[in-house]
Amino acid sequence: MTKRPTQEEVARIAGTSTAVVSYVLNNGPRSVSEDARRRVLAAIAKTGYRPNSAARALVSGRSTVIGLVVPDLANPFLAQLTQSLERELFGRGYSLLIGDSGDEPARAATVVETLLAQQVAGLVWYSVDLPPPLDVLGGSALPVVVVNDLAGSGVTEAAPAGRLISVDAEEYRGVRLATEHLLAHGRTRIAHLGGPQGRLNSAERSRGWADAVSAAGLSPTVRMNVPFTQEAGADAAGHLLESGCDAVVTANEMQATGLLRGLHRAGVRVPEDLSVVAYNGTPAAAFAIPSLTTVELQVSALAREIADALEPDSAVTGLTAASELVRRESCGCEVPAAEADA
Amino acid sequence: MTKRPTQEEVARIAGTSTAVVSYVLNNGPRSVSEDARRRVLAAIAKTGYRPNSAARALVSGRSTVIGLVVPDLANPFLAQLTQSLERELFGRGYSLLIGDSGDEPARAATVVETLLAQQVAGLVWYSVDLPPPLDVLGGSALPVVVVNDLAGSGVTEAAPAGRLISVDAEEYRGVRLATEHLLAHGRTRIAHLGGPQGRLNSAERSRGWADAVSAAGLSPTVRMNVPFTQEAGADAAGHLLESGCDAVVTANEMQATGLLRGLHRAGVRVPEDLSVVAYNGTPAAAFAIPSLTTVELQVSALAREIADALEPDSAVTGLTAASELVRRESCGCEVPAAEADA
DNA sequence: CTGAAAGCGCTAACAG
DNA sequence: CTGTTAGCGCTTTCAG
Repeated sequence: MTKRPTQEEVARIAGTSTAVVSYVLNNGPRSVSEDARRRVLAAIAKTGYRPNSAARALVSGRSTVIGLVVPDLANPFLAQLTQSLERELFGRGYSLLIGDSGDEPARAATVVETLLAQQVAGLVWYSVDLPPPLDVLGGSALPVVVVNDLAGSGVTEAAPAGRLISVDAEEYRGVRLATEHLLAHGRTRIAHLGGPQGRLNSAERSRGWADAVSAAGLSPTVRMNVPFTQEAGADAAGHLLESGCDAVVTANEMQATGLLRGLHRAGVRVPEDLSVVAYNGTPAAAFAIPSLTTVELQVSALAREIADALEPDSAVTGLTAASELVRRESCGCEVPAAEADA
Repeated sequence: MTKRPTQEEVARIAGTSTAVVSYVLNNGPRSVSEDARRRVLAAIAKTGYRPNSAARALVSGRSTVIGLVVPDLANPFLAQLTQSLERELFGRGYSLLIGDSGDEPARAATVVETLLAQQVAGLVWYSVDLPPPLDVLGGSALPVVVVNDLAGSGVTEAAPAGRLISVDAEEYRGVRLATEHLLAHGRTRIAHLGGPQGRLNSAERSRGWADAVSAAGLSPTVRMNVPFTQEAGADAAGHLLESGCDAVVTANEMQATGLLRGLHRAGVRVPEDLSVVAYNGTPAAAFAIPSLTTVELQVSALAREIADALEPDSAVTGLTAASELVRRESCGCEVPAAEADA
């Protein structure tokens, strides 16, 4: 039941004042003699002292905690993003507080409020439809990263108190890329399994599909709007097949793996009878049956850039997240056996 | 750039003292007249006041943040657990700080230290091999939930300063259950795809398999120890097939879906030629091809119990997490088409 | 280069 | 029932 050592104890042992301990700890704002620094460090080691971040946050008004709000932590893509961010942030001395908005505006607002009450030093908001509740952010001048900032969301124009970093995930481009790949495979009746109706998120992705199809001189085939779940993907198989399409671009990986399952049950061969490409793939796509061709976001790189942008001295206001097409079996690409599971 | 309102402002507007505001906020420890309470509440609403949790944590020595340490956030099972815990905790006014130990002791220690520095009110530790670094916990008298406490880990006996809540996930029983189900299907050469060698985690699961096989009067077939990844599962297919087994019990779902992929490539039919059951399944198992029979932990219930146990006034010291066998296609159970994707 | 001291916003005695 | 007040541990002026 020993109390944790405080700065004062460290100072006493080091034969100095708490101010000096603080200077050593933070490398400033004043400089410290080599001798004093050594004594302080020794005292810290001896006592096992660790700064109390609550006290630090209170006095400085800034914590070392970053808040992350995602719509669904169980979604592998978002779990991966969360993991990458956690890794990156921990390496820089920050911790990650997570909030699952459940894709509901009301809950999202509560979550943001809760995170703000924790004095987070920054916020990462994965946007599905709504911009982050900037009103809740009030005057807090903290950096907010809006991943997947949506055209027309008006976020960028909102001119909030804090620094706003907009991450363009190029969803339009990503889905378009996927669609064009199917076109390159000679598919002409490309359907689209899109996300929930009315979501800017979904709309953006769907637009990529529609434009690619039009640009190829084809007329859009069927388009469905369903939740971002495996179940919805599986259920969509029937309708998609009736439409007579020869390929499907899905708005996320969960829909695609669900669809693969639905097609399998219907006895449809992929990619022979129908080819499939998913947007926002994860490494798990390599293990789908057949392995799933996806457009994959470069998550680690993005996490690093986000962490950079969150640093207090950063002046970054915008980022573009790179995606790339990962060719596997479901689109019809021949995949050498050796690379199939890579 | 407006500063956030403080308790003092609220008190001023309500025409009372900060103490009364505090009493209203915390429902105690003193009672407040109905009239004063109303005025305080009005002032809070008017100013949009939110308590500063850093200050609260500092003075009370207790925050409303719970720390969670898992070995791999990208693992769907753990992502699901994280999500459930987040949901449960948020509903009670707590936030969740996550730490990904990457299954490395060194990193785990750092993560725990970081979380403790944040003055977490409790810790949830998902144990793979090592017990949580109790030494790091020092004298902090905070509740620590060890999910999947491992027999012989010595955690329970460590008598730490805080309250220790041991969650028995019954891994032995779960894997045994899975194995017995395969036995019930008439399989006699049941192999085991286990987790990394030397992990208590893996050992416990493997023991369940070995005992079930022995109890049936059969001699254990092959057993492999590989990482908890899809890739490892896929790579194991060849060796498993050579062993001539007619069924496989895997130690987690990722290994199983990887294995399914490997078997598919090898042209092996599941469950006809080989049946498969996985431990620690998630809802995603329903969408594997074939759908995967698993032993599934009742995550939501567990999350609720963990949250209960974490409450400061709880006296719980142990929990048992219930698992159940979820029959799907991969084991050989006939699954009515209508329920196949349920 | 260093020490003393003033708070950060809040809780919880302690007096009324 | 309510106001006053003493810190919680730390950062950072402001004097030395």
